[in-house]
Amino acid sequence: MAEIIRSVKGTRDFYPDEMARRQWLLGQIRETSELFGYQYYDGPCLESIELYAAKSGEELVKEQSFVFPDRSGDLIALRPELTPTLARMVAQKQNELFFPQRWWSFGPFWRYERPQKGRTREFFQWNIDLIGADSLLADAELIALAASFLQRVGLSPDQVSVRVNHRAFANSQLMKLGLNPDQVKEMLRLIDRIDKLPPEIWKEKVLELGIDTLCFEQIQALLADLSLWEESEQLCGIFQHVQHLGLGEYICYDPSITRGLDYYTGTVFEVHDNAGEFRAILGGGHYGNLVADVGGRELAGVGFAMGDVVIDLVLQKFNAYPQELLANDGVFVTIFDEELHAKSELLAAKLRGAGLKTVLPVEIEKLGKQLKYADRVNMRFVLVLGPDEAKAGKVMVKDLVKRDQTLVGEEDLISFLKSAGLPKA
RNA sequence: GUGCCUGUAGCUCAAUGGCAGAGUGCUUCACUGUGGAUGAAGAUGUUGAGGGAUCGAGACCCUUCAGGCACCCCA
Repeated sequence: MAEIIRSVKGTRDFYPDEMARRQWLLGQIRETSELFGYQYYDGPCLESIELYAAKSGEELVKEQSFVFPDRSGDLIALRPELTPTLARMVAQKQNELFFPQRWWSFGPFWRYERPQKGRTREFFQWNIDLIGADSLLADAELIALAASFLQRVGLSPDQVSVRVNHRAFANSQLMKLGLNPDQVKEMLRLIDRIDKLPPEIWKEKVLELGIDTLCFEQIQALLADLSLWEESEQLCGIFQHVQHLGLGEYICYDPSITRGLDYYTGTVFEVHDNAGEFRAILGGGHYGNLVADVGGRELAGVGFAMGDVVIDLVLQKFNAYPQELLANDGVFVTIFDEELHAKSELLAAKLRGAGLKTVLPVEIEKLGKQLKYADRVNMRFVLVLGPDEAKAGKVMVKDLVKRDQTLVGEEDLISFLKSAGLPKA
């Protein structure tokens, strides 16, 4: 046998089981987004490299994007993120759009990275943005929306939380300690990495910025002070609004959240599992100027992105996927023999006509085998139409879940099946 | 891109440098009008791939591919 050609590194195959989970997740995302009045949109998967050169510029495009020349030689990138596309789409229609706009999207993205747990080269991402709003209420809405999603999929505040910080607030705290703007910027990046580096190494890197020991200790004190947020008018406001929206249990202040992306200027937040087992589930924040880099006028907004990979791991870990994903909701019409074959086909057609999920064998096998197959493909009912039933004008309806069977008259069959809850919504 | 760990049946894993195995799953039968259970029988491998040292390699060495973990970066 020839060797099976391997799939591309970092990509995933979605067999029916995985596809069912993906579809369920998309459903939760759609329902959450629409519940808050957000509209579905999408951009192209292919973008000119210049779109990213303007903004993301850094490592994301240079090192981590799939880039290739098209037949005319132009450099094309498989989109590594959606924000630049969003910025372009908004800038193109800036004069005709009214604000704020509430938009959400779900689609594939590609990053040329080393695959590991929670990270693949091809992944799906939920993007959601409130564009053209520059208020605490906007920030609070997105945080509440994230929390609402967590609640909807059945993740509790004990398991996951939205960790919130504020860039400008963190900046001002560091400025107060006498750091210059360059040091502040570098310091925020280091704070972001504090959990990943051993304490000695981390201290070493801080001191390399030209920060003295006294100042280092003051920074440590800031990071240890979990009620520091009370000094921030913005954070106080956001926490209060999210509280009013009924989702306060999910949020907390976390001074180590700073976000790597430069365009965040205000509130920043990430969702993590509380045990710290997985990487960030979702991340986002407030940006002061979305569209300037692609040629538009200044426009603020707030948004976040969630990849499908980590949330899938978390949902599996906490058994949050519903059992009904593998629900038994179909009808299997057995074929007794050649003679009764046509009768079974007529019955199947009738059931399909009534909107019931109906499977008919494509080979006539022993009844035991047909039953076993019906069981394995998660059918709910098996219909047996043998000589006895045919003579009596009835059908034997076998319930694979309840493990019993009932003789039902042909004319009552559809109402019988529907009263048992078929078809599923 | 950097460092470390791991690749044996579809899956989970055994096997002092000396005949490649178990569990599970799969197929068939016991069961010629009834699924999961039980019992019996059966099939399945270039030990990820390529090279090397050795009388002899699944094991040791080199290369490569894939996966995992940490860094980098980020969803």
